[in-house]
Amino acid sequence: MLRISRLTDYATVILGLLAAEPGRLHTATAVATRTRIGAPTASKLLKQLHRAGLVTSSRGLHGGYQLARPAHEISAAAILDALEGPLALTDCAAGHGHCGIEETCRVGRGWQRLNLAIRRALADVSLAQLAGLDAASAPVGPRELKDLEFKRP
Amino acid sequence: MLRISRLTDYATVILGLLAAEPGRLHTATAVATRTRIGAPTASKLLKQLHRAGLVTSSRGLHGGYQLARPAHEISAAAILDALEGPLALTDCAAGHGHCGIEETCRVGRGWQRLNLAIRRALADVSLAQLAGLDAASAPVGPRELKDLEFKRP
DNA sequence: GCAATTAGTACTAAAATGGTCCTAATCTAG
DNA sequence: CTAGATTAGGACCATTTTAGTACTAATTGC
Repeated sequence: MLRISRLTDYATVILGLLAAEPGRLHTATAVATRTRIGAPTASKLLKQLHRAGLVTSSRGLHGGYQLARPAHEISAAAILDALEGPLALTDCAAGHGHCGIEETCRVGRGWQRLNLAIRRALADVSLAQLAGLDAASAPVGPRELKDLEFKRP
Repeated sequence: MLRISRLTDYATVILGLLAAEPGRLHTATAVATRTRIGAPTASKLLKQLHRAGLVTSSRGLHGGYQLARPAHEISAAAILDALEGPLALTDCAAGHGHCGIEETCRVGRGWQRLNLAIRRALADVSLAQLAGLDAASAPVGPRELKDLEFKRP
């Protein structure tokens, strides 16, 4: 149910690495080897993150990438937006509006509320929390963990 | 960002229709014409919903489909699970466990927390609310609506 | 028995995804 | 000022996923 793309996942891994060692420049190849992501792919992702303003870059010899802001000022929503664009849960919510019948749109309204709830959840989590760097992110307790066990059909 | 599949969307439309007229049998073709979904597709979706236990069916002449439970006892999470399976936000969360490096898994933990938050949101919304049939579902206010306007890049 | 209806499965076309490669631009060190 | 390292951008291809269709079997009521 409801997956993010693998590239987005990779991107958070990369950002997590940058967040763990802030203030330093990391070359694309260094990031690739340390994360075990393919070099061209890592490079492509870093470019995308740069275009989205989440990392800054320096070209030339001894160049590299770096977080543009502190890790606790980057939200999961910002990462998702950077990689996958501001797409909505449903086609309908993206604003075309030629659904079939009234029922469709009733449901559409409902999806939009859910969409909003999910957006809030994503906006409330920072990269620092995602990467486990923030002291304020309490470790996940057993109560929560039990819900996380998904069994494949 | 973060889309559900179109078929899942269709399925909610279909369920919304069934929820609007409970206690009656609806044939697959009737559902298809009223929702303007292709007949084979609607039929396929109804079969899936039946297999998942969300609707009951009667075969033969004058047969059809019907909600298995009242609309307020069917959660959005149940619908998602029925159509897309209990897949997680990330591959990593599905339990294979051979991610690249430690950072990966740190991030993985973070995604799982988000996953849980999203699951809660989905479990808290019923089909009745999705379809706008429940009196308890307050209309979406202007404050919330403004966040819903996504512009395409 | 016949007609309407669901059940199951297999197949095909189209689209998104993930990944690679190539070329240009830019910077630093010597 | 030149050479090497490095990012920037875009084109391209292979694979997988998604969506839709078609066909056949099973079931029920009249």
